[in-house]
Amino acid sequence: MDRKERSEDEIPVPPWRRSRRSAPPRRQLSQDLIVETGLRVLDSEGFDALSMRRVAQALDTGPASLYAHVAGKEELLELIYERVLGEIRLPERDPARWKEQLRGYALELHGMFRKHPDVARAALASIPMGPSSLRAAEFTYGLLVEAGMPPQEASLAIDRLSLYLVGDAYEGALHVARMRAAGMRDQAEYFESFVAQIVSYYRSLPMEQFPHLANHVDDLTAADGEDRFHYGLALLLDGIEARMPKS
Amino acid sequence: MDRKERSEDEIPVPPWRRSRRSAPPRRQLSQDLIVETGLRVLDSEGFDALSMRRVAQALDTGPASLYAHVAGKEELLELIYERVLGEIRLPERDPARWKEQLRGYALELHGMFRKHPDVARAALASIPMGPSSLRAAEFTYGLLVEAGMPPQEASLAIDRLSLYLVGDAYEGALHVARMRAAGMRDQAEYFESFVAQIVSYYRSLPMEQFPHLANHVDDLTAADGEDRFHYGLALLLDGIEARMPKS
DNA sequence: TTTATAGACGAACACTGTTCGTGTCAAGTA
DNA sequence: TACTTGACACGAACAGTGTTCGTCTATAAA
Repeated sequence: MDRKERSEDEIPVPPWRRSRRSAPPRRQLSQDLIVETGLRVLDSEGFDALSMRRVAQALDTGPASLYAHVAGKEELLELIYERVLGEIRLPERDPARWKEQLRGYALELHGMFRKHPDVARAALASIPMGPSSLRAAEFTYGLLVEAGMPPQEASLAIDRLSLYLVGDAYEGALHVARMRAAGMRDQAEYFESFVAQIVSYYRSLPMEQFPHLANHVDDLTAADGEDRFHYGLALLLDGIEARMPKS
Repeated sequence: MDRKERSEDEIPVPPWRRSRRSAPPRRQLSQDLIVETGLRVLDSEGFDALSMRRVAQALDTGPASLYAHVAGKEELLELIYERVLGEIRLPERDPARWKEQLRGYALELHGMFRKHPDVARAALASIPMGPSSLRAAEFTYGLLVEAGMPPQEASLAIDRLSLYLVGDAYEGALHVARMRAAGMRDQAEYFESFVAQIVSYYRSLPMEQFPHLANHVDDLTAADGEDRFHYGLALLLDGIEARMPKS
């Protein structure tokens, strides 16, 4: 079951033994291997390219083989999300610095989504409750409760913050997908052409019908995704702070 | 290429002309009809059931026939979103009451998403820029600008609010989809069973590892989707208000 | 050595979005 | 009235999808 892959210092099997005939007698699949492969496909080819067949192909087998280790595509996506969620680092909880730590958590998650953009599409398509999700929930929720926020309100606040983080990442992933579909490789190049497109479109709008949009085209396209993310994050954190008792 | 759509003041064909006899000598497809049918399918059978074939079937034709009026599925989804966005009512702008009016807009959109839950999945899957989207953007953006917010910041605020509204609706739509997949019809019944599932799971968690989650199970599941929506909305609006100059 | 079983896998099913080529009808022109 | 033209409905097909079934085999247990 847990036969190791051939490590480099192992003596290779002589090619004349069991060569030709039954070359790969049995592949050894595992859930971890499948999840890892799925994540690799997701990162390199995007969400739309992630299919059971594609994963199986990368493992040099057929799609049916995966179903012994994974219930289906939905579970695979959840497992991939759990997998990357496990990567994020959480500090020791310090309720006195709840705002700073909550922002730190948000930035950590945001950074993860920048490394694995299409995971956001997997994340929003499911309701994950694996160990990594629980770990994150315990951290964030506990932070607010220990800082003195009423438990019910802390639940609401964390729920909203989580929705924002995933939602923002999802939006980013959509742009990555569009970039990929347009055959571009460089993110900056894509962003530039996208903005240019919007600018020219907004400029062509009838001034009397859309005065504000037409007049402030440059203001509307000034901020990039990162700016937008930080603004929304600050909005939420400040709102939470304003509701924190006896701050 | 730039054939105009039928304007409303055009005289309709009298119903007694070409009546009875050759009832459908030729199916009378049109983009509007396709979009309307797509919306009906979306509402009655859900996002996952919406396929070009399904829409074509509802129109008693084959899938290929749709492509003369619609570029593809993606465009169809955008058109459906635009269609329902056109339904929402916007009041006369009154910058002095910007917060109230912005909340009103949010509630209007929220109500629309409750009527057409799966449209949220179509909305988040695209970057809509049709006339209805522009109308909404002009209203909300103009509201903040006229209320005195710097244009660039108003752009950020509206962008974040929009993301929140669609994101929340998307989450709701996922639950509707799960309900449908479970064969349930009643939303309350589904919500109840879903909460019960979470509660029993959280109760089974190791207390020493997840003390907060395990201890506050009831607090975590107290609020329903509507509560959560309003809390997040208040969070954002308050945050925006705090940034409004000389408020 | 025999048996039992976990799991790899080929083939197939019922779908999907989309394209091509054909056919046919309605309007415009001579 | 006869002819041309062009829009468009549509059958068939292609390449892909997630998933299931049944078989077959290689390893572990007896």
